[in-house]
Order: sequence, then structure tokens, then C-alpha cells
Amino acid sequence: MALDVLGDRWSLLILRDAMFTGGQSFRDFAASDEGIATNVLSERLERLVAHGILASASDRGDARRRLYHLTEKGWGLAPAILEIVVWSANHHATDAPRPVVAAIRADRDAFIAGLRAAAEARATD
Amino acid sequence: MALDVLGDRWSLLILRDAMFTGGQSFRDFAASDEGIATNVLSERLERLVAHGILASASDRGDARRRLYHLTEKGWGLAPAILEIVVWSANHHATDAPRPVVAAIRADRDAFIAGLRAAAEARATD
DNA sequence: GTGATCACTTGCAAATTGCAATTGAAATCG
DNA sequence: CGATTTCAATTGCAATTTGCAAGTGATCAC
Repeated sequence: MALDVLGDRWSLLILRDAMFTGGQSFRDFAASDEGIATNVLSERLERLVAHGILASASDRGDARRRLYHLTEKGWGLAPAILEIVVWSANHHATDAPRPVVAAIRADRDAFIAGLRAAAEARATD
Repeated sequence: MALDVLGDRWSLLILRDAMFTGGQSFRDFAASDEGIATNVLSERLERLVAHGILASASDRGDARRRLYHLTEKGWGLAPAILEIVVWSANHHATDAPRPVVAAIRADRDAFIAGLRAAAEARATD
């Protein structure tokens, strides 16, 4: 069940952020994943890239910056991750905005299509 | 996103086994989760019980044995877990039998209903 | 009653983690 | 230009978590 990749404290959170915000830089992940250490983030991104779940590219226009985005395989995890988001919203005080949860519940696959379209649009700025 | 409970190497595997085999004893988990250390298993079961995802009861008929089963909240994770099973089957050599994966893909919620019915039946032996 | 089985617990070495400080490359400012 | 800042990491180190082997007490099977 491939939990050698996903079975840790941070990977799923990183992927969730990648889905909701599209391609992101190291710095963005470090800021939004509330308190992930930079060495751990570095190692996790590398591992997710090695497993073909994320891909990285250097930002045209700022050569220091690496941009990470989901691969096709990575997007394949969207259903699983959104189900966890919904479960969390059902059972715990959650950070996810109510309308988002409602939209996922109403039509999960349409919601994913929306996320992908948004990521796509961001990539072709 | 509640990964304080699920974000580790073993919890999701334990839950997957609990879903597929219904109520299980400590010994069953230790055998099937391929190589989980008993101290870790002990701690994980305790934690899952503390979070209301599993519940434990002593086996009538064998007082040494503790039986763990999913709560309603625990069953709520079935969609997420089955999505991971399907994703794994799509992208990795997987342990899950093909017909099982096919059945999940065809009608996930019906498959979950089947698992629950089987667990129910097992509980009332 | 003896020995096996069960669900754990304990002790300890090894790996993983978090944290603060630092690096080197690249951008920005003056 | 030169100095400073920003970025994605890396390093060193203490602390937590892990895996493994062995042991515990309670219960069961014969």
C-alpha cells in the first residue's frame, strides 16, 4: 500500500498543499506546513520527486527558486487526500474552509478538475 | 488534516487490516502488518482507541485476547484508505488481489458496505 | 500442574526528528 | 559595481522515536 512514501508525518500535508496551491516553492511549503523543519522538508520533496509524485523545475526568472508541482501520478492521489480532508472535517476541528469541504462532498471529481485547471492556469502565467 | 493520528508508518496499515478482516486480535495485526514491532503496535492500537477510531473488547471465551474493531468514525476512513489501495494498485506492484481492486473501482461504496456486513457477521458469531 | 499462548512491557542500540546556525548561489538595492 | 537580502538547501547536535530481543504476568490446553 505504498506507505513507504506516504506513511509519515509530512508527505500528505505537502501533497495537499501542492494540490490546493498548484506549483509551489520550497519557501511556500516551509511556511504553510506549519513548522516543518527545512531539512525534513528538503528530504521529503526529494523523496516525492524520486517517486515520481512531484516534479521540480527551476523558476524562469528566478534561478534560485525551485518550483514543485504534481505529476500525473501525484494527481492520482487527489481522491485519497480529499477523502481525508472530508473525514477530518467530519470528525475534528479542521482548518479547511467549510465551503471547500462542501464542494468536495458535493462532487469530488469536479472539485479535483477545478484544482487541476487552477494549477494549469498558474503554470502558464 | 488530522495527520497527528494517521501520519505514521503503521496506522493506516493497521486500519486497512481492520477493515478487510473485521475485528482482529493483537496477534493478527502483528502477523499481517509485516514486521511491525510489538511495542509499536501496542502503542498504535492504544492511540487509535484513544482517538475513537478503534474500540477494543476482551474476547468472550478467551480472556487473554483483546479484539479490536473499527468504530463508526473508523469506518469513516474507509473511502480514504480504499482510494490509497487503488492508487497503489495503479502505480506500484501491489499486494492487493486484482479482483478486489476491480471491485473497489467499480463501486467503492458498495464494496465498503460489503466489508462492513462481513465484519458485522463476524462479530455476532 | 506443566507448558504453550496471549497481550503487552522493558532495555538498549540505531535511526529519525527538530532546531539553530550556516552555506553558496542568485537576486535586489544603493 | 559592492553590499545586503533572499532562496534552497546542508550541517552539527540534542532529543525523540524506532526496531529488535528478551521478558512479564495472566490465561488456556492437555
